[in-house]
Amino acid sequence: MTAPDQPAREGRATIVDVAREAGVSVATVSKVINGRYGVAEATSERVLAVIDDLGYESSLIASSLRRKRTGVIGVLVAEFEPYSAELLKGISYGLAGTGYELLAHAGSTDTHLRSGWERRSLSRLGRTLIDGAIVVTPTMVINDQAGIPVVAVDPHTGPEGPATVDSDNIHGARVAAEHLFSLGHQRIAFLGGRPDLRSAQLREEGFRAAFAARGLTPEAEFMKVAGYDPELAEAPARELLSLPADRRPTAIFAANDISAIRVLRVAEQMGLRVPEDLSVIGYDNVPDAMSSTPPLSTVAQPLQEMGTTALRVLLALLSGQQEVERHVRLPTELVVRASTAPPPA
Amino acid sequence: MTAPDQPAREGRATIVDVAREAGVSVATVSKVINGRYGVAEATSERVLAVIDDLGYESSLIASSLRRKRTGVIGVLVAEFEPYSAELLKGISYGLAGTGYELLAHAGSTDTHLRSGWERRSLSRLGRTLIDGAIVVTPTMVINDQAGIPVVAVDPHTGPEGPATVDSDNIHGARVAAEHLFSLGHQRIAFLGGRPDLRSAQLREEGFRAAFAARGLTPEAEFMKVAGYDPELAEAPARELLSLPADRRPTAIFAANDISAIRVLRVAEQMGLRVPEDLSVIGYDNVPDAMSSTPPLSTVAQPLQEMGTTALRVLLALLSGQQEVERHVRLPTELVVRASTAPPPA
DNA sequence: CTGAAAGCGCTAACAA
DNA sequence: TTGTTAGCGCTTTCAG
Repeated sequence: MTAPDQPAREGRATIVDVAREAGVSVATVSKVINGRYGVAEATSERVLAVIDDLGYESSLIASSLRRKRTGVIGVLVAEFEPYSAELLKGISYGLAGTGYELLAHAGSTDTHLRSGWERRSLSRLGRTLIDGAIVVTPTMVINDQAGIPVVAVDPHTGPEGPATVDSDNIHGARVAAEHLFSLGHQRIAFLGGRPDLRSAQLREEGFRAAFAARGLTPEAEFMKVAGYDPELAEAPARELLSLPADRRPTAIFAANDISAIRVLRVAEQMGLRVPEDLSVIGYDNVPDAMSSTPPLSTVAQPLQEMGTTALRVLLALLSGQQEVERHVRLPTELVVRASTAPPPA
Repeated sequence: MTAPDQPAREGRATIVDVAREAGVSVATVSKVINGRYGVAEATSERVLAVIDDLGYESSLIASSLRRKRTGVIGVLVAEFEPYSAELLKGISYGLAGTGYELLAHAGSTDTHLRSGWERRSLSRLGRTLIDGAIVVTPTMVINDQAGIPVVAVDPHTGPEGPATVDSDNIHGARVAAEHLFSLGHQRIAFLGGRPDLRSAQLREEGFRAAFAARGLTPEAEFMKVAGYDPELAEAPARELLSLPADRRPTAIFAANDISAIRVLRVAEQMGLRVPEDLSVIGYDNVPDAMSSTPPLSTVAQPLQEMGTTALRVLLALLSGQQEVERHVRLPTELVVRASTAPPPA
């Protein structure tokens, strides 16, 4: 009773403060908090009163360390860009009523380039902080790093690895290419994604399939890599558009929207009009695609639904359900806006 | 050396495994990991090799518990909806090169209705897991709960509380109302936000100011509350639009976009055309406002910039900087799209 | 230069 | 019904 009027000495009250104040042991306080049996009504009430008085909340960290189950689901991303943000919304909406909390983690951006961020995040949070994880666009195989259930969205791996949720990349890319063909384009360039990601490989495959179906092969000169990254898209876009007009592509298919939007900007800087001089189509249908100038034609992935689905699969895994659909593939859809049109005459 | 070929026994390796494998004490391993002085080059290398071999990553939880500084910044939200997602993007972009990690936390949605989620999150994560926090739209006063620096975005409090970042709500709302006036509207209804949030109060104030500037007062019957929540917007919207045509509002200003978008839907269900029969304007300019039918006129807050700014302020606080601008207000901007037009003749 | 030991805040046996 | 005692995985004095 040294200072009853100074509840939280430095910052926040701990369970020890509560115990001291209530005149019981910390174990008893813990029992009260966690609703364990074997605490007298009167004691419980007194403890609860002190807790309320002190504004005590148990430290997630400390209890996680000791417990096996934490009631927290982790969402592991490299960065919060439009793609993962949409996913996150979907996950968050699906969370209502489950009793779980959400902890979305983006590792230090300084190191996220050296792939392996997902393994690192998983190791650092797994088992102790989170009960299960949704990993967004992992670069590498996730092999039960942390001993917790994992669902990968847009995974690196095939069917062997963890549970996955993705969309039909081959079909989506093929449809995009066919859209350009049907507009009359002949010289179509491809700005590929990250070669280490399965989705990028599949989109290229779909792109090539559209050519193959017409007995064609894409020109090697038109197959570029942009790593899903606007910064990396800049140079190849500039290169493509610097070609003489009669050899320049009349359409560019970028493997994701944010790269496509950068292409739009490069084209504008180079004095090319979209879609009159150049058609551009993206992939993902992130919200930004709608507000670009001009609005971007793209292939829509049901991003929020993919998030909700990933959560559903994870919860099933978590509840030890037997019949879990471990690989869910959602459909894609062509969205035609103003960035695609017939090629210049 | 019981099982050298079975590094991670159950899930993940701990510092003890590394120590055993390297033939040193855990203290030494800890020193190596954290780059402390006083470890022989050879020892260090051996430990590093084992770490690499075992794929060891220190548990964020365990180290947080012991350390004071964790290198993690927390973003506390009630839910990941479009508003907080935009903020998060801005925060994430600003994080590059700072060396901090991001942990965004959404408390269990089951309890987030009983206000106080921010206090709870702050207590549970503060001091132990995160070095500082950005709290999005706190309902209540944040009074140094966790003893860590806090920046509130769209805060409840006035200048007395924690550092804040917001936008000019009065001005923004006033501009929205004036836009409607200038189109010729007379019967303008207001769908207010959460009465406990300062931003909602200020938007109402701005709305009234526009009337006052014209020597008018809004009709009491047209002043509704929708709590920034689409679900709560439904009933009052329906009520307003059920009035006989000559007493029905010709324009509705909803205090945030997602409520306004719901109004759009209600209007459609009731057979009213927007903007021919009814003009609707929102607030925030979340990405969704662009893709509604019709695209929503709104007042834009620079959401991502607000996120980046909040991070900047927090980092300044964290670095113990003296001259920190504790209250930053960013400008708003009217965005006219297709949901507003002159009233029916 | 290295290790033993204490302890961060909390939970979970096990005793009392 | 309650308290005592071990830890969870890690960092940090402080001896050796």
